[in-house]
Amino acid sequence: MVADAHALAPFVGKLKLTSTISAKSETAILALPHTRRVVRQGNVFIAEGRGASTCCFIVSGFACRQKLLAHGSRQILNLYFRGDGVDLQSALLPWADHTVLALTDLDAAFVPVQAIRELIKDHPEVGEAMWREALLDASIQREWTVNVGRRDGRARIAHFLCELHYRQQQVGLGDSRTIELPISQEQIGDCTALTAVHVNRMLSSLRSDGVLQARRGTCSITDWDRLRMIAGFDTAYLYPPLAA
Amino acid sequence: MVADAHALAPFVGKLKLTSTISAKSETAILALPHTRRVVRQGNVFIAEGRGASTCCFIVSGFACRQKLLAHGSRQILNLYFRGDGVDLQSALLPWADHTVLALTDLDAAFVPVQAIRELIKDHPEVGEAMWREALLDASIQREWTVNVGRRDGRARIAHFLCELHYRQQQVGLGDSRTIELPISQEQIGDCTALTAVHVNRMLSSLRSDGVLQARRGTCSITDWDRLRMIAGFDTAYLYPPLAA
DNA sequence: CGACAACTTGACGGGCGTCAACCGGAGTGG
DNA sequence: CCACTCCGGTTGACGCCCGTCAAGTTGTCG
Repeated sequence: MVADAHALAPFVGKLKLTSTISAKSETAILALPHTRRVVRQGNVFIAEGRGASTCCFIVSGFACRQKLLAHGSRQILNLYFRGDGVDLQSALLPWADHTVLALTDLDAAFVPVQAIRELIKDHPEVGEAMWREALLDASIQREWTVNVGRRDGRARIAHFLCELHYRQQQVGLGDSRTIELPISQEQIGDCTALTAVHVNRMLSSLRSDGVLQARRGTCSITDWDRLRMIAGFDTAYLYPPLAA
Repeated sequence: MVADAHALAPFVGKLKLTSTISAKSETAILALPHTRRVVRQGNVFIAEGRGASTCCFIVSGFACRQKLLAHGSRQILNLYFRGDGVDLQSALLPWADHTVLALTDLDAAFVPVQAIRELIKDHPEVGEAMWREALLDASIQREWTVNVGRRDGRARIAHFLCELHYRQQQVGLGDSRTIELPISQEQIGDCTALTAVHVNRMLSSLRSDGVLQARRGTCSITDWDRLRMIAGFDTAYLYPPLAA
């Protein structure tokens, strides 16, 4: 993994995908006070029901939002990686409705909420970009609702992989036919509301159809058109930059 | 239905539930240029893939966001009613990732996107309140993902009803034991990712357990504690006002 | 009173969950 | 270098929740 010169640079890069960021705004973001540290795999760094005094910006590694139910089952709500600002919402809401935890070791920058609020106040352009980012996050959440609600197991996993590939391409992870997937089949199941066993069956099915190959930590797509068709994948909800 | 003196008053009321709105800001919101009109049941007023030049604020009636899949099935993503500002996101995103349609006849105010953008610019406090509103919407979306992903049919419908009741209470719809539910069982199914037949069975089950009664257009809850327990309902994700 | 939509109920089947056994690679300790 | 352990992946058997199909009932509106 490349050691980034600046821990907030990937985040700025992400914002620029959907918003215009002036040089002045960029400087202001990079000037945010922050501490950069490693979060160990399995660590919860935002806990459901509690407020947060810092926001987190991921440089490398994987994190997820999740909710646990009384019965013991869990639903993963989204995955986050390089460039993602996790829980900017902490700046505006009094507590978190969900948990955020590290799925792998994480290299991340933590910024005090107060500094974010001041940044937004002094640079409305940045506030708008962050707001837009939150709307994109919500759009992804809607698609996940559709995914678990209305697609069968096979299509569900295919769609999950398509989205992941697209989002990783945007921030320079994986390559044109590879997805970084450093999570277990059980965790894929918690993303797609399936059991680990059924995830395994569906992955086998996709594999034997020659659509993909899965190794530890990565997934190679061998037939993109097929996968997209199985998934019914359309990038519109990810708001691809018009000037691409 | 009460004829509101001002079409945007319910929206201001909704904002005040989670944000502090100064008298000056309130005046500015109410001064927004708008046209008030009735949208007929079944009308699509925001179409997937297209941009919108106006935002919609509901005074009375029910609307929903939805997505259609290639196979023909649909997922309803959220319901909207009195006080809800539908698709403020149109002000920040170039197109809609979903469709919004009227489930009943709607009394609503339409405000030009441009006017919203100017309002936000001149009154950052309002921008923040709207941003917070968007975050709350996203929180609800997460819970819907959990609902269709991890609860069985009975709990799913129970949770759907609990949320609806809570949100309606907040804006003065229904009463302490009544939910306004002017939608068909098929539409409830599209909200909960079930078929109309199964919705019917689960409602029957809840009815025969003495938890609720359902009539055309309304639903009476006869045993709230029971329903909440079946649903595993916790209001935290709806961010109840602290000063209640 | 006829038409139509929505609700209701029953029979049947399939997708996915559950349980359980086995395999395979990575790390650990002797 | 080889046992041992452990976690995750793999595969099969079986069962249930919910989808599907179909028929019948109710309610509303003309």
